Amino acid sequence: MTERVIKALAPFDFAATARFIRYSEAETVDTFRDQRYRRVLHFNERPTLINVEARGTDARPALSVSLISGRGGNGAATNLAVAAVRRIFSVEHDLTEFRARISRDPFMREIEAAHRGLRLARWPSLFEALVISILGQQISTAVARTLKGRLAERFGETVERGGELFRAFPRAATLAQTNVETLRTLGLSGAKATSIIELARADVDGRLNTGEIERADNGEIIARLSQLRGIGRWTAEWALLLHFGRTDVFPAGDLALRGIITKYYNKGAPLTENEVRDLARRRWGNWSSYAALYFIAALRAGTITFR
DNA sequence: ACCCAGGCATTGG
DNA sequence: CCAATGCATGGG
Repeated sequence: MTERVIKALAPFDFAATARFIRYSEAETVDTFRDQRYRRVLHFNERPTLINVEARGTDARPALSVSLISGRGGNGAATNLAVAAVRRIFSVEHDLTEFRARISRDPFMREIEAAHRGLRLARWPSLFEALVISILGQQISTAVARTLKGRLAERFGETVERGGELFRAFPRAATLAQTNVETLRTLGLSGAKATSIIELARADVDGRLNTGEIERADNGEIIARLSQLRGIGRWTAEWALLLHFGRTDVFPAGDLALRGIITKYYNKGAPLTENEVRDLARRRWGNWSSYAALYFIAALRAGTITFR
Protein backbone atom coordinates (compact mmCIF):
# COMPACT_ATOMS: atom_id res chain seq x y z
CA MET A 1 0.00 0.00 0.00
CA THR A 2 1.61 3.20 -1.13
CA GLU A 3 0.93 6.49 0.51
CA ARG A 4 1.34 9.87 -1.11
CA VAL A 5 1.46 13.19 0.72
CA ILE A 6 -0.06 16.34 -0.79
CA LYS A 7 0.89 19.76 0.55
CA ALA A 8 -1.84 22.37 0.92
CA LEU A 9 -1.85 26.10 1.58
CA ALA A 10 -2.91 27.30 5.02
CA PRO A 11 -5.52 27.82 6.27
CA PHE A 12 -6.83 24.38 5.41
CA ASP A 13 -9.46 22.57 7.49
CA PHE A 14 -9.54 18.97 6.30
CA ALA A 15 -12.29 17.84 8.68
CA ALA A 16 -14.61 20.76 7.89
CA THR A 17 -14.23 20.14 4.16
CA ALA A 18 -14.80 16.39 4.50
CA ARG A 19 -17.87 17.05 6.64
CA PHE A 20 -19.15 19.56 4.11
CA ILE A 21 -18.98 16.86 1.40
CA ARG A 22 -21.01 14.49 3.54
CA TYR A 23 -23.41 16.99 5.06
CA SER A 24 -25.59 14.24 6.45
CA GLU A 25 -25.10 11.09 8.47
CA ALA A 26 -27.24 9.27 5.93
CA GLU A 27 -24.70 9.94 3.20
CA THR A 28 -23.55 6.64 1.72
CA VAL A 29 -20.99 7.48 -0.96
CA ASP A 30 -18.63 9.75 0.96
CA THR A 31 -17.59 8.57 4.41
CA PHE A 32 -15.76 10.40 7.18
CA ARG A 33 -15.09 8.53 10.40
CA ASP A 34 -12.19 8.62 12.86
CA GLN A 35 -10.77 11.56 10.92
CA ARG A 36 -10.52 9.43 7.76
CA TYR A 37 -12.26 10.33 4.54
CA ARG A 38 -12.95 7.29 2.39
CA ARG A 39 -14.66 6.91 -0.95
CA VAL A 40 -14.76 4.50 -3.84
CA LEU A 41 -13.54 5.90 -7.15
CA HIS A 42 -13.26 4.19 -10.51
CA PHE A 43 -9.76 4.04 -11.94
CA ASN A 44 -9.49 2.31 -15.29
CA GLU A 45 -13.01 0.92 -14.82
CA ARG A 46 -12.08 -0.67 -11.52
CA PRO A 47 -13.74 0.48 -8.26
CA THR A 48 -11.01 1.44 -5.82
CA LEU A 49 -11.34 2.53 -2.21
CA ILE A 50 -9.20 5.51 -1.31
CA ASN A 51 -8.28 6.77 2.14
CA VAL A 52 -7.45 10.40 2.95
CA GLU A 53 -6.13 11.74 6.26
CA ALA A 54 -4.78 15.05 7.52
CA ARG A 55 -1.02 15.43 7.87
CA GLY A 56 1.32 18.31 8.60
CA THR A 57 0.52 21.19 10.93
CA ASP A 58 -1.89 24.11 10.96
CA ALA A 59 0.84 26.29 9.47
CA ARG A 60 1.93 23.66 6.95
CA PRO A 61 -1.11 21.53 6.25
CA ALA A 62 -0.96 18.38 4.14
CA LEU A 63 -3.05 15.37 3.20
CA SER A 64 -2.07 11.75 2.84
CA VAL A 65 -3.70 9.64 0.13
CA SER A 66 -3.57 5.88 -0.11
CA LEU A 67 -5.35 3.14 -2.01
CA ILE A 68 -6.73 0.54 0.33
CA SER A 69 -8.35 -1.86 -2.06
CA GLY A 70 -8.25 -3.15 -5.57
CA ARG A 71 -4.85 -4.27 -6.65
CA GLY A 72 -3.56 -1.10 -5.07
CA GLY A 73 0.00 0.00 -5.10
CA ASN A 74 -0.15 0.41 -8.84
CA GLY A 75 1.46 3.70 -9.69
CA ALA A 76 -0.98 4.85 -12.35
CA ALA A 77 -3.96 4.41 -10.05
CA THR A 78 -2.15 6.24 -7.26
CA ASN A 79 -1.47 9.19 -9.55
CA LEU A 80 -5.15 9.30 -10.48
CA ALA A 81 -6.12 9.13 -6.80
CA VAL A 82 -3.83 12.04 -5.97
CA ALA A 83 -5.33 14.11 -8.80
CA ALA A 84 -8.84 13.27 -7.61
CA VAL A 85 -8.09 14.21 -4.02
CA ARG A 86 -6.47 17.50 -5.05
CA ARG A 87 -9.71 18.30 -6.81
CA ILE A 88 -12.09 17.03 -4.13
CA PHE A 89 -10.41 19.11 -1.42
CA SER A 90 -9.46 22.10 -3.62
CA VAL A 91 -5.96 22.03 -2.17
CA GLU A 92 -4.68 24.47 -4.82
CA HIS A 93 -6.96 27.35 -3.78
CA ASP A 94 -5.17 30.20 -2.07
CA LEU A 95 -7.65 32.03 0.16
CA THR A 96 -5.40 35.04 0.79
CA GLU A 97 -7.19 37.29 -1.67
CA PHE A 98 -10.65 36.24 -0.52
CA ARG A 99 -9.76 37.05 3.06
CA ALA A 100 -8.32 40.40 2.04
CA ARG A 101 -11.46 41.22 0.06
CA ILE A 102 -13.76 40.64 3.01
CA SER A 103 -11.75 42.70 5.48
CA ARG A 104 -14.39 45.45 5.20
CA ASP A 105 -17.33 43.09 5.10
CA PRO A 106 -17.99 42.33 8.77
CA PHE A 107 -20.85 39.96 8.03
CA MET A 108 -18.82 37.73 5.73
CA ARG A 109 -15.74 38.12 7.92
CA GLU A 110 -17.61 36.59 10.82
CA ILE A 111 -18.82 33.66 8.72
CA GLU A 112 -15.34 33.09 7.31
CA ALA A 113 -13.87 33.07 10.81
CA ALA A 114 -16.36 30.45 11.91
CA HIS A 115 -15.47 28.22 8.96
CA ARG A 116 -11.82 29.11 8.48
CA GLY A 117 -10.00 26.73 6.19
CA LEU A 118 -13.13 25.28 4.58
CA ARG A 119 -12.48 24.64 0.88
CA LEU A 120 -14.79 24.11 -2.03
CA ALA A 121 -15.61 20.41 -1.58
CA ARG A 122 -15.80 19.21 -5.15
CA TRP A 123 -17.39 16.24 -6.91
CA PRO A 124 -14.74 14.11 -8.60
CA SER A 125 -16.53 13.89 -11.95
CA LEU A 126 -18.62 16.31 -13.98
CA PHE A 127 -21.20 13.55 -14.40
CA GLU A 128 -21.63 13.18 -10.65
CA ALA A 129 -21.76 16.95 -10.14
CA LEU A 130 -24.51 17.33 -12.73
CA VAL A 131 -26.54 14.35 -11.52
CA ILE A 132 -26.48 15.63 -7.95
CA SER A 133 -27.56 19.11 -9.06
CA ILE A 134 -30.37 17.67 -11.19
CA LEU A 135 -31.56 15.66 -8.20
CA GLY A 136 -31.49 18.85 -6.12
CA GLN A 137 -33.54 20.97 -8.50
CA GLN A 138 -36.56 22.49 -6.79
CA ILE A 139 -36.83 19.88 -4.05
CA SER A 140 -35.48 20.21 -0.53
CA THR A 141 -31.95 19.04 0.18
CA ALA A 142 -33.41 16.28 2.36
CA VAL A 143 -35.32 14.84 -0.57
CA ALA A 144 -32.34 15.17 -2.88
CA ARG A 145 -30.18 13.27 -0.40
CA THR A 146 -32.72 10.45 -0.18
CA LEU A 147 -32.84 10.15 -3.96
CA LYS A 148 -29.05 10.12 -4.23
CA GLY A 149 -28.88 7.36 -1.62
CA ARG A 150 -31.40 5.24 -3.49
CA LEU A 151 -29.54 5.78 -6.76
CA ALA A 152 -26.24 4.76 -5.17
CA GLU A 153 -27.76 1.76 -3.47
CA ARG A 154 -29.38 0.52 -6.64
CA PHE A 155 -26.58 1.26 -9.12
CA GLY A 156 -23.34 1.95 -7.23
CA GLU A 157 -20.61 -0.68 -7.25
CA THR A 158 -19.33 -1.77 -3.87
CA VAL A 159 -15.98 -2.49 -2.29
CA GLU A 160 -15.75 -4.47 0.91
CA ARG A 161 -13.04 -3.76 3.41
CA GLY A 162 -12.76 -5.16 6.92
CA GLY A 163 -16.39 -6.23 6.93
CA GLU A 164 -17.52 -2.77 5.89
CA LEU A 165 -19.23 -2.07 2.57
CA PHE A 166 -18.25 1.06 0.66
CA ARG A 167 -20.39 2.23 -2.23
CA ALA A 168 -19.36 4.14 -5.33
CA PHE A 169 -21.46 6.78 -7.04
CA PRO A 170 -23.05 5.05 -10.06
CA ARG A 171 -21.02 5.09 -13.25
CA ALA A 172 -22.45 6.81 -16.32
CA ALA A 173 -22.18 3.55 -18.25
CA THR A 174 -24.51 1.92 -15.72
CA LEU A 175 -27.11 4.68 -15.69
CA ALA A 176 -26.99 4.88 -19.49
CA GLN A 177 -28.46 1.40 -19.58
CA THR A 178 -31.37 1.88 -17.18
CA ASN A 179 -34.75 3.33 -18.12
CA VAL A 180 -37.13 6.03 -16.97
CA GLU A 181 -39.55 3.59 -15.32
CA THR A 182 -36.82 2.11 -13.14
CA LEU A 183 -35.69 5.52 -11.96
CA ARG A 184 -39.28 6.52 -11.26
CA THR A 185 -39.63 3.56 -8.91
CA LEU A 186 -36.82 5.18 -6.92
CA GLY A 187 -38.89 8.34 -6.61
CA LEU A 188 -37.42 10.51 -9.35
CA SER A 189 -39.77 12.55 -11.50
CA GLY A 190 -40.02 11.65 -15.15
CA ALA A 191 -38.15 14.83 -16.01
CA LYS A 192 -35.26 14.09 -13.65
CA ALA A 193 -35.09 10.46 -14.81
CA THR A 194 -35.00 11.45 -18.47
CA SER A 195 -32.38 14.13 -17.88
CA ILE A 196 -30.10 11.79 -15.94
CA ILE A 197 -30.32 8.98 -18.47
CA GLU A 198 -29.64 11.34 -21.38
CA LEU A 199 -26.73 12.81 -19.44
CA ALA A 200 -25.29 9.36 -18.80
CA ARG A 201 -25.54 8.53 -22.50
CA ALA A 202 -23.88 11.82 -23.41
CA ASP A 203 -21.01 10.95 -21.07
CA VAL A 204 -20.66 7.43 -22.51
CA ASP A 205 -20.70 8.84 -26.05
CA GLY A 206 -17.92 11.28 -25.20
CA ARG A 207 -20.18 14.33 -25.49
CA LEU A 208 -19.36 15.23 -21.89
CA ASN A 209 -15.66 15.50 -22.59
CA THR A 210 -14.64 17.12 -19.33
CA GLY A 211 -10.99 17.52 -20.30
CA GLU A 212 -12.02 19.70 -23.21
CA ILE A 213 -14.79 21.55 -21.37
CA GLU A 214 -12.41 22.35 -18.53
CA ARG A 215 -10.35 24.62 -20.78
CA ALA A 216 -13.35 26.79 -21.71
CA ASP A 217 -14.28 29.95 -19.84
CA ASN A 218 -17.25 30.13 -17.48
CA GLY A 219 -19.73 31.55 -19.99
CA GLU A 220 -18.81 28.98 -22.59
CA ILE A 221 -19.17 26.13 -20.12
CA ILE A 222 -22.60 27.38 -19.04
CA ALA A 223 -23.66 27.65 -22.69
CA ARG A 224 -22.41 24.17 -23.52
CA LEU A 225 -23.87 22.44 -20.48
CA SER A 226 -27.20 24.21 -20.97
CA GLN A 227 -27.61 22.36 -24.28
CA LEU A 228 -28.20 19.22 -22.25
CA ARG A 229 -31.73 18.46 -21.10
CA GLY A 230 -32.35 19.28 -17.47
CA ILE A 231 -29.41 21.63 -17.18
CA GLY A 232 -30.00 25.34 -16.93
CA ARG A 233 -27.93 28.18 -15.58
CA TRP A 234 -28.36 27.24 -11.91
CA THR A 235 -27.18 23.66 -12.46
CA ALA A 236 -24.29 24.71 -14.71
CA GLU A 237 -23.09 27.35 -12.26
CA TRP A 238 -23.02 24.90 -9.37
CA ALA A 239 -21.01 22.54 -11.60
CA LEU A 240 -18.52 25.39 -12.18
CA LEU A 241 -18.02 25.54 -8.42
CA LEU A 242 -18.49 21.95 -7.36
CA HIS A 243 -16.60 20.17 -10.08
CA PHE A 244 -14.43 22.64 -11.97
CA GLY A 245 -13.54 24.59 -8.86
CA ARG A 246 -13.95 28.02 -10.46
CA THR A 247 -13.58 30.62 -7.73
CA ASP A 248 -15.34 33.51 -9.49
CA VAL A 249 -18.94 32.31 -9.75
CA PHE A 250 -21.95 33.31 -7.65
CA PRO A 251 -25.07 31.25 -8.47
CA ALA A 252 -27.42 34.19 -8.13
CA GLY A 253 -30.44 32.18 -9.23
CA ASP A 254 -30.12 30.01 -6.14
CA LEU A 255 -33.10 30.63 -3.89
CA ALA A 256 -31.05 30.41 -0.71
CA LEU A 257 -28.20 32.64 -1.88
CA ARG A 258 -30.61 35.22 -3.25
CA GLY A 259 -32.51 35.19 0.02
CA ILE A 260 -29.32 35.70 2.00
CA ILE A 261 -28.18 38.64 -0.13
CA THR A 262 -31.61 40.24 0.04
CA LYS A 263 -31.84 39.78 3.78
CA TYR A 264 -28.36 40.70 4.94
CA TYR A 265 -27.07 42.99 2.19
CA ASN A 266 -30.21 44.85 1.09
CA LYS A 267 -32.32 45.20 4.26
CA GLY A 268 -34.79 42.65 2.99
CA ALA A 269 -35.67 44.57 -0.16
CA PRO A 270 -35.95 42.03 -3.00
CA LEU A 271 -33.29 41.99 -5.69
CA THR A 272 -33.42 40.42 -9.13
CA GLU A 273 -31.08 37.62 -10.06
CA ASN A 274 -28.91 39.98 -12.07
CA GLU A 275 -28.76 42.53 -9.26
CA VAL A 276 -27.58 39.78 -6.91
CA ARG A 277 -24.96 38.71 -9.45
CA ASP A 278 -23.69 42.30 -9.82
CA LEU A 279 -23.56 42.82 -6.08
CA ALA A 280 -21.56 39.62 -5.63
CA ARG A 281 -19.14 40.58 -8.37
CA ARG A 282 -18.52 44.03 -6.89
CA ARG A 283 -18.08 42.70 -3.39
CA TRP A 284 -16.26 39.40 -3.82
CA GLY A 285 -14.92 39.59 -7.41
CA ASN A 286 -12.94 36.56 -8.48
CA TRP A 287 -13.64 34.90 -5.14
CA SER A 288 -17.43 35.01 -5.30
CA SER A 289 -17.55 31.20 -5.23
CA TYR A 290 -16.10 31.26 -1.75
CA ALA A 291 -18.69 33.78 -0.63
CA ALA A 292 -21.35 31.35 -1.90
CA LEU A 293 -19.65 28.41 -0.20
CA TYR A 294 -19.36 30.14 3.16
CA PHE A 295 -22.99 31.27 3.02
CA ILE A 296 -24.11 27.69 2.42
CA ALA A 297 -21.86 26.48 5.24
CA ALA A 298 -23.37 29.06 7.61
CA LEU A 299 -26.83 28.08 6.45
CA ARG A 300 -26.15 24.43 7.23
CA ALA A 301 -24.63 25.38 10.57
CA GLY A 302 -27.83 27.25 11.35
CA THR A 303 -26.12 30.57 12.05
CA ILE A 304 -28.00 32.32 9.26
CA THR A 305 -31.29 31.79 7.42
CA PHE A 306 -32.49 32.96 4.04
CA ARG A 307 -36.05 34.01 4.82
C1' DA B 1 -54.23 18.55 5.32
C1' DC B 2 -51.85 21.61 3.09
C1' DC B 3 -47.57 24.14 1.35
C1' DC B 4 -43.21 24.73 -0.21
C1' DA B 5 -38.45 23.48 -1.01
C1' DG B 6 -30.81 25.53 -2.81
C1' DG B 7 -35.19 24.73 -11.12
C1' DC B 8 -36.11 23.14 -15.73
C1' DA B 9 -38.64 22.43 -20.06
C1' DT B 10 -42.45 23.62 -22.44
C1' DT B 11 -46.15 26.42 -23.90
C1' DG B 12 -48.47 30.69 -24.70
C1' DG B 13 -48.77 35.50 -24.69
C1' DC C 1 -38.90 39.20 -23.39
C1' DC C 2 -42.14 37.54 -19.21
C1' DA C 3 -45.80 34.34 -16.94
C1' DA C 4 -47.91 30.00 -16.02
C1' DT C 5 -47.66 25.01 -15.40
C1' DG C 6 -46.19 20.11 -14.27
C1' DC C 7 -42.95 17.52 -11.93
C1' DA C 8 -41.84 14.09 -7.10
C1' DT C 9 -40.86 13.59 -2.29
C1' DG C 10 -40.43 14.78 2.62
C1' DG C 11 -40.58 17.99 6.38
C1' DG C 12 -42.88 21.84 8.68
